[in-house]
Order: sequence, then structure tokens, then C-alpha cells
Amino acid sequence: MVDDRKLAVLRAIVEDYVSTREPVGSKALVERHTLGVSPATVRNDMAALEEEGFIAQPHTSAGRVPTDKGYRLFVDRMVSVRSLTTPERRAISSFLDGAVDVDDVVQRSVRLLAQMTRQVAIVQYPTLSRSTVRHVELVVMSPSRLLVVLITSTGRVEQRVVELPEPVSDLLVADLRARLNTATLGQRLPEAAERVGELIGAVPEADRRTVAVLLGALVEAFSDDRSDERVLVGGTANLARFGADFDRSMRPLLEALEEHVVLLKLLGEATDASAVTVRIGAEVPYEELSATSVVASGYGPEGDALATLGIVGPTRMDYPGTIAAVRAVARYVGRALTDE
Amino acid sequence: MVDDRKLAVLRAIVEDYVSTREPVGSKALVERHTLGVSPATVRNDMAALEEEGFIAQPHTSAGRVPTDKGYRLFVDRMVSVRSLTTPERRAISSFLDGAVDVDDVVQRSVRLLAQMTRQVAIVQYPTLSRSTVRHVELVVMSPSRLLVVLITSTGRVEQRVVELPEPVSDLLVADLRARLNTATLGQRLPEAAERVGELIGAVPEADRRTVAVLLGALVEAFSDDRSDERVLVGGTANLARFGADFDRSMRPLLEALEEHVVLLKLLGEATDASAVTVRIGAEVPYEELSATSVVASGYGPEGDALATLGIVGPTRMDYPGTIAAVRAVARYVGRALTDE
DNA sequence: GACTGGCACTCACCCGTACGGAGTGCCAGG
DNA sequence: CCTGGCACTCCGTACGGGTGAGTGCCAGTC
Repeated sequence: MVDDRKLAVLRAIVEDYVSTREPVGSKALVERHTLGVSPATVRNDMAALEEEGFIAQPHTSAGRVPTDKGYRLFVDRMVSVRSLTTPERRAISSFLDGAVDVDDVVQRSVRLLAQMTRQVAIVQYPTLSRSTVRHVELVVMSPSRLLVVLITSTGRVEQRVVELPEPVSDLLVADLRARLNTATLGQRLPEAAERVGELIGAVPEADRRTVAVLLGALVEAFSDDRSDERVLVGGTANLARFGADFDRSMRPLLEALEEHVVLLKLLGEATDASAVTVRIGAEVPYEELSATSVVASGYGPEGDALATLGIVGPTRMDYPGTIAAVRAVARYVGRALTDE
Repeated sequence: MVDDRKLAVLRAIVEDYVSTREPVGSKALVERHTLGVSPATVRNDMAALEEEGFIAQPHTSAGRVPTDKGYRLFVDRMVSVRSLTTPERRAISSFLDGAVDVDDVVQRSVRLLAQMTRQVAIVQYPTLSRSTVRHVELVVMSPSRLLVVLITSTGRVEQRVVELPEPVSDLLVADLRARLNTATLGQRLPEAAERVGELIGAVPEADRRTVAVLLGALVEAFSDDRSDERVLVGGTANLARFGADFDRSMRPLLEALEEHVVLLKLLGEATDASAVTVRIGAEVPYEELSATSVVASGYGPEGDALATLGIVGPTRMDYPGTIAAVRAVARYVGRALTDE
């Protein structure tokens, strides 16, 4: 039903519409692309494409516009992700390499993404629960006050001061420190939290009450997921290019950008660090955002998905370019985090 | 020259224009306000006001619109800041009281401010250099690694791990800890940094080299002013109400909102925690933002200006309401920070 | 002298109409 | 199966007159 030439026509329509923002007609199409057929033939193909819901007419006797379904087909069947040029790669890595800590990496990424795609960029902070334990430190501040420090694979430092019901000996602390590190090193935080819970069995009966408090604090530090909800948004100024369809598409988007929980849902679950997800129009899980698309990707060191980043923009966007940009930034951010 | 009735006319024009967004004419004015005179008289006053540059006509035979100078006069001479009603106060304090830490206070404030004023709200994080030392802690992690913890009056915790060139004795650390705290407690950070520098003299010759490294890290923690540049923006969705004058006023504003340095300059120096500053149109230090006004105030515990917060909006805004809101939020945020 | 009512004038805005252009669907012929 | 031709639809724009809100000015009144 959808033969090669119809696909070519759809591709041409999508490309023209994205660049001109205007419904595209059969005549203009054959002029700008080398389809090798006459406008009349293109019209027939268009009628067929419309029949199947890939394109639509804003009104009778107007050109055609791709539908969500049309973009979907375009993205699925026709986007051969171009790899970036060497200068582009170099620009990205030099931009990210200057980062001094995790926060800085995230900030730079969001800027970079916004700049490259000319869309609104969203970067989720590396999820605590997906990162692993690099080091656990117990520090005696006073006989009954202990400082618990957790350093994760992404370089994040979490710390807690614990007030103990009874004093603990340095010996016990040293013992615990050693046990904790061997038990949790390299583990993901949720599993590490379980291991920590199990350690209570190895403690002398007399100290259990005190140690339980201490371990409790540590488990809490492990499972503190406030950072899961943190995202950074950038490139809002690119919204200005939305222009006319203001109240319809822009207002809800601006509202969504303030609700970080919404944004996280938009980005979706990070599945695989190398897979770019594209959600188009109605596929986006918010009705108000039915005129927007989301292009997202997981990212993380060594292809291990730590968190998600992506962009939000009008359904009418340059998918090949955007997908390439998101994929590239995700990859380089992953790399930058590993080097930390 | 500008007698009472002319002021009344100006006030009426400002109020009507703010609420209707349309040039206001003499007839409509006498209908909606009780000025006690006829339209013709109002017209004469209007001509005088226009002569002096307080109002202007978009085109001949149109109503009048306040100029920047007109708003300025309105704000200076006619805004009697209404105090908030008891329910309003209660709402504010209950909203802020739920905050758990400094970050949370700032986040809640920005939301509150955006909601109350229906404008874009900006809150600067409490400036480190203006807060005081609550506690300094030195913790031995291993013979040659020391953890330095600084807790400020606003509840912010800064920490550094210092690698020492040589091991230090617990005794020396205990001594330093005591000296540090007596020397810096309650001091503002910049002064505290100086005191710390002076301490080196009291240290035995043999330890100086090592201690210098340690004190250096502490001074750095004291003077780390990254937080000075941190601001939080909220209520961007309120920009949608700008509506028509899109590219002229909105795009530059959206761009400015991404540049935190620009925002800090917009908010201006916090002078006094109780003084609300109003910058109107061309008074704003950026040409692109000549269609916007900024209402800002310092805030801090006990009236001591720690940092600044405020809103940005169109010159056509409800100044009395906005000023009241900014003042109130600044006051309550200051209080909320003291309670931490 | 200050205020008022009246009057002529000026524009922006809102139609209704007309028209050109781009685009479509359909059909007959190669 | 493709193509050229043709009639039709409808958007966008331009033009023109009518309407209404608003102004400035002036002569009259308290």
C-alpha cells in the first residue's frame, strides 16, 4: 500500500513543511524535489497518504500537512541518523570537558543541547538509585555523634550527622567501616541499602541498638531519592520561535516546564543509554502538550543508563538533526561523568 | 503645575489601563471614577499631563496611556502600600513554614511570589558572604586526611576534604578546632576568613606548613562565592499573558531569564531588607527589557539583607499589589530563614 | 478664572465585497 | 500507470464606506 514513491512524497512533505511552516502543495513539491513524476501523480499519492492518515489538509484546497502518524512513519522508516562531523564532535567534547563537577556537567549539557537543537532542553540529574557506591566513610565527631559520608560513582557526596543513643568505641566504628565498604562497594544504591540492613546480624548483641540507628541513617542516605526529581531546563527562549500558535501550545508547555515531576514523566524511563526515544504529539503523555514532541535518551557512564535527557519542541521539528544531537550529547555526557 | 486633580486623573488612567490594557479616554474615565468633573475638564488635565510627559497617545484621536515617567510618578506619590489581610498573612507563613531546608525555602518563596503577583518571580539564594558562621568542625578521616565542615547561619553546609602533606596529631586538631570556633563564631564569612588567616601565627613552627594547607581550604570554603550567583526563577508561565507584543518584549525576557548573571543585575544590590525597589521601563539596566519593570527587595533574618528577591513583569502592572506582595514575601522569607 | 457643553475633525476598527492565486479532484488520453 | 487539462474551492489581501471613541477648541456660564 505504501510503496517507495509514496514514502518519498511523505518525506518531501515533512521536510518542506518543517522548513517552511506552510502546508505544501503538489506543484511546489515537484519543483523543490526530484521525484521524477508530475504534480498530478503526486496528487494521487497524496490522496492515498491522506486516506491512510499520514497527512491532512487544514482546509479544502490547501496544501498538505503531516499528521502525528505521518511524522511517526517518517521517523521510523526514514530517519537514518547522520553521525556528527568531526568538528561537531570536537566542539561537544571540549564544551563538556571544562566541567568541574556533576552540577557543572548537567548545566553545560542543558546549554549545549538547547543550543544544538534550538529547542527547550531538559536534563535529569544523575539518579542516585542507579549509581553505585564508590566509598563509605564513618567519622567520629564526638563519642555519640557520627558523620556518615557516602560517595557515589558519579561523584555525588551525601552526608548525614547521626546522634547515637550511646557512645561507640573507635574499634567498633573501624570494624563497621571495613564491613560496610566490602559489603557495598560497587553495588547500586538500592542493593547496597539491603546489604547494609543485613550487616546488623554480624554485630555483638550489646551494640545492636546503637548500630541500628547508625545503619538506619546510612540506608536513608542510600535511598534518599530527592535527587531523582531534580531536572534542569534550558533554552526556554527558543519557545519564542513558536510564534503564532501561542495560547494553544505555549502556555501549557511553559506550565509543564515548571513542574519537574511532569518533565520527568515526559522524559520517560531511561531504558538504555544508547536508545533515543521519540514521542510525537498525542503520544506524549499529556493532553495539553499534544502539539509537541519529545526526543529523549538515557545517558550514563559506559552505556549504563543513569538518568535521562532530551528536548521538547513542536511536532513540526527537524527530527533527524534533533535525534542526532540528543544521541550525541547523551553519549558525551555519559563519558564526561565517567571521567569525574 | 501638577495639582491634586491631575494626580487623581493620572491615577485613574494608570488603574484603568492596567486592568483593561487599552488606551483610556476622558469619557470612560469620568464614568468609571468619581472625579466630580466633566470629560472636557479631564481632557484639559490630560493635555497638561501629556505636555509634561506623564501620559501619551498611541495615535491621534486615541485614548491616553501612561509613560514610564507616569508610572514613576504614580509609584512615588500615590502608592500607599496596603498591608495584607490576616488570611493572606496566614497563607504566606503556613506556606513557608513547611520548608525543611534553605533550598526548600527558596523554592517555596519563588512559587509563592509567582502565584501572588502572577508575574515571573526571581529569588536569589542567600549570599554566603553575607551570612555568619554558626559552627566549624574538623574531622580526622585518616592521619593525613581531614574533613572540614562549615555551617552557616542560614543552615547551609559547606564541606571540604583536605589532603595534608604530613600527618597531624589529634591534639593539634582539637586545639585548632577550639581556636577556630572562638575566632569566627558569629562573624560574617569574609571577616571570618581573615580571622582564620591570622591564626597561623599561633601555631608551633613545626606544624605551620601542614596547618597552612588546612586553613587555606577553610578560607576557600569561607569565600566560595558560587552561591552568590545562584538564583531561582519561577512563574514563567505567567509570561503567556503578555500575549500579542511577543517578539518585542517576550523573547529578550526569556533570554534574560536564562542568564543568571543578568538576573542578578536586574534584582540589583540588596540594600536594606525592608526597602522595595521599583525599576520602570527604561530604568531597567537592559535596553531589550525596556517594556518591563522590576520590583525587588532585599531579604534576610532580622532585617539584615542577605540577598534579593523580586519579580519581573510588563511596565503595565499592578504596582500597589505587586509591591505589597514582594515586601510581604521578603519579610516572611527572612523570618523563615532565622527559624532554621 | 475655572468648568462645562457643544461641535467639527481624526483615526482605528469593523464589516462586506471583489479578486488573484495556490491547490485540489477528476477525467480522458497516451 | 502516468500525465495534461479543466473546473472548482477557498484563503489571503486589498479596497471602501460606515461607525464609534476620542480629541482639541471655543464660546458660554457660574
